[in-house]
Amino acid sequence: MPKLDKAYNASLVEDKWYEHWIDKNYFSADPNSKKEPYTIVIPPPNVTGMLTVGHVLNNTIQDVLIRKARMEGKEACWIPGTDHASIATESKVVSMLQEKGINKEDLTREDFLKYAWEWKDKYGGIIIRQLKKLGCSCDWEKERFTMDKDYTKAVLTAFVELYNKGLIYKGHRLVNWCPVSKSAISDEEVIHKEKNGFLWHFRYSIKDSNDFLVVATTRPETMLGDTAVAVNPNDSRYKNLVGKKIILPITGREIPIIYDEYVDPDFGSGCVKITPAHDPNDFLIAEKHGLDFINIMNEDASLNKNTPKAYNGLSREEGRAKVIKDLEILGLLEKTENYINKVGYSERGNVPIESYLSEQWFMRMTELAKPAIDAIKNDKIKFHPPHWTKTYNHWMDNIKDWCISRQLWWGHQIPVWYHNDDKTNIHVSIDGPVDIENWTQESDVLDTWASSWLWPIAVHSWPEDGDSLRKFYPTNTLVTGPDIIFFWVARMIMTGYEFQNEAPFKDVYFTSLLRDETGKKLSKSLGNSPDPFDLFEEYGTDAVRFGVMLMSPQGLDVLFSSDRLEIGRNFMNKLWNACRFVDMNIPDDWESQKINVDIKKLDLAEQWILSRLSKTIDEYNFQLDRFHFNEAAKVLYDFTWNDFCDWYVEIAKIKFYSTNFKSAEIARFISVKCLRTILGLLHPFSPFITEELWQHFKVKDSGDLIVSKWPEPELFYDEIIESDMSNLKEVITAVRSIRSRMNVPNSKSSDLFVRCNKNQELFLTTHLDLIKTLAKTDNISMSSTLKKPVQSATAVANGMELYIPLDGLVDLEQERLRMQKRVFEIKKLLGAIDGKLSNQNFLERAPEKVISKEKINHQKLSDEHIKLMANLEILK
RNA sequence: GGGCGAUUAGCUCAGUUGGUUAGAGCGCUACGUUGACAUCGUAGAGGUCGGCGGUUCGACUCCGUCAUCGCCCA
Repeated sequence: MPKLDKAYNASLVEDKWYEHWIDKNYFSADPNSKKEPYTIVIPPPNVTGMLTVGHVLNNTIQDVLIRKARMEGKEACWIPGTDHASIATESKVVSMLQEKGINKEDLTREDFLKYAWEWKDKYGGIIIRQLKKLGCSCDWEKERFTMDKDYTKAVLTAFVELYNKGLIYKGHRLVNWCPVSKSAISDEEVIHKEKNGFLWHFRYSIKDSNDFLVVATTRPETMLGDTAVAVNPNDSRYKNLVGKKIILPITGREIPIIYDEYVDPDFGSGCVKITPAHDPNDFLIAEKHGLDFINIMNEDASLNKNTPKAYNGLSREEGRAKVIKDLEILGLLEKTENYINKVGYSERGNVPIESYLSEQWFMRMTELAKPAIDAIKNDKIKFHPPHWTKTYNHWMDNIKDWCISRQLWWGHQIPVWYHNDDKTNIHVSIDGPVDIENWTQESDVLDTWASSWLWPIAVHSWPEDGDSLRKFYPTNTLVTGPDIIFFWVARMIMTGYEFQNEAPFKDVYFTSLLRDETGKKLSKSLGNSPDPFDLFEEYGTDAVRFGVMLMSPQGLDVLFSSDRLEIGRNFMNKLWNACRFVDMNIPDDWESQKINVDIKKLDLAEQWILSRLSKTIDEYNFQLDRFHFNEAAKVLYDFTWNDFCDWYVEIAKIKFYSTNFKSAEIARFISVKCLRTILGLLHPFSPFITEELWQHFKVKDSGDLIVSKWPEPELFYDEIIESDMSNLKEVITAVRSIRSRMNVPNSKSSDLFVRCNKNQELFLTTHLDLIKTLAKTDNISMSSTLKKPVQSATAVANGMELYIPLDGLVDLEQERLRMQKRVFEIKKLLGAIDGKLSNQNFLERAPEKVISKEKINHQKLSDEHIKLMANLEILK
């Protein structure tokens, strides 16, 4: 094996390994395997989607879980796929056609779908290729699309079953209407935005009277569809209007004045215009009072024939302007106020929605929601972080019927047929009636979420009861954004129980929302999302994966900045070089199995690094098990950099360069052992670089890292070892600190005098070579009666007084100030401990462990205090 | 209007069930290219953990309240 290059070149190795993994079939999951399954279904991105930094986060997390499970010996199954995303895709295809000068209205359904499929074939799957670039170890043979033949069958089966159970019905209702897509949309697809607008006050004349009422509205154009004016029955101003009528201006229609508690007397004038066909609240009032419903709009929200002729065909904006102008001319515009109102926007059309009366298909949700509510209550499904259960419960407890029909073409056409002779005669089935020529199929398609809500079961060709479904359902973990908790997560739980009688997953991990440095959500439309490919190019894919994971805490938003990816890049560089260094010090034919190592006989540094290694594995697993990926990354980063590189590798150098062959062999053995573990643990986060490095360190003729065994802790903690090592480090750091303070150049060594007891002397003597090398000292003298050399700098470390003679270099005044500062600190700390130890309540109630810890600490600090005072005395 | 979350070093953030001399990265200061790494090393400065009150022997951590910011739902 050739030695490692000086710097890691990500672009050279990434594709190589991905192809290798695919060739070896490592990603494919076998439904007939005896291994315990571990399954994830990908949140299927829009078929025409592009990879965003959000996807990088989301899919890296899934890959981490899957790769870890695979290494743990489970049958790891990650099912990928894409979503047809009905309305989102259709609106893209429509604008694409518009650019070509083609109007959707001029096309037949078949022609339009041909364009849509062409478009899907052309742009679809971009994101799939991008996910491969990211390194995702999905089972690509199981890739699904929500409009695949099998998948469609599942969607239609669900519809038919629910219809037959009476859970789906057709109704003439007020729905959220998107005038751009000319389709109904669900409540969840309406985005409420605050807008600066106006509140117009109009005068409505009372019939047979010279009086008028003043109504206030933010939507003047809807007055053309008013069918009443309402006041609060308790409003004394309007007590005498019972039975009176209003002459509605412009239209001249007569409409009643009605009384209803709903009206807020403090809003505006206390009179409210009622437009039942265009406002959900007014709709309810109208039903209650038996008012007329006048629809004044066409499907594109222009004004229709139910408005006066002069208004026909005007857009709602033009209509509004004309109403205001006409009323002003009539002298009926009382005043105009500035007003901030909340306007519902269509998520996809990005224009204000209309409340619009139409015939739609609805799903009754209350029954479906019940088992899904229980699943969360009984911890059958756990949310991470758990606080999302509150949001979930709130929505579920107030769940409303779901409008599932869309007046679109791209999607699953609703499997309902109307008899040509009698429209009320309907047929509901997957394949349609036998005499299909006498029937016409419902033209609406289903809401896209009414297909993706079946994802965990439909990817296995449900309703077929195959091996795949049995082995890989339910899944283990769902990783998704909290923004689709209602759209998708809740509804998948419902279908899981409805069709499989089982929760679709055990854990749901909600990812962080990524924002830019100013706090805006990263999105393509805002143009503030960097292209992940540029990032891969600049930092390396592994570095991006690691960096993004490190900066994303569980349950909080992330202020993303590509600068922060440098941490990842630097870490990869550090790892690479640590490996390179160890590699350089390993002979070509060296094999770790040939070294006999008795762990009990290792020296302090070696036992220490193994102890730290074991602890790291434990802590790392702990953090991953609780889905704290950022902390897991941190644990590994800290061990690798601070323990292994900064200390162990520096110590190993001493051994590599010594003439003691045996000790060099052990150092090689320990270094390789650490590196193998680090590479294994890091592999799920950064698969490419670790696989590349693994080839240099793996046991000869053993397999690839991706399928190697997950590192296990060896229960090798040793408190005494850890504390001894920390004492040794403290001495070394104290000497370094003195040297740095006194500006001793690194190339120059110093002498060291230590006043210490016999045990400490023995301890230091054992580790003399370490201290000499790591602290740059030559002659070390130790004794309990040692006198401080004149012109020397002082430090107290672990009860030992360290002196470094520095002729003419020591600024006595500065040294004194430094020591006094420390004395002051110690006094403060001792004061706090004295306070506790003299508190009877503390002594009685605090656990013994805490008390003894305080006492030991007190002892240590007092000792340091005494020594500092003595040394200060000498300086005087 | 209802709900959820956040507030810790100049910046961006960690901080398991209440007990640490409160941590990291970046930035900053000083020194340093000794053959893994300047995408680096060594040493250092920097915080009364948003305010007030409470529970407790003990609060960054638990409770209440207020303030500011963000999100969701009506």
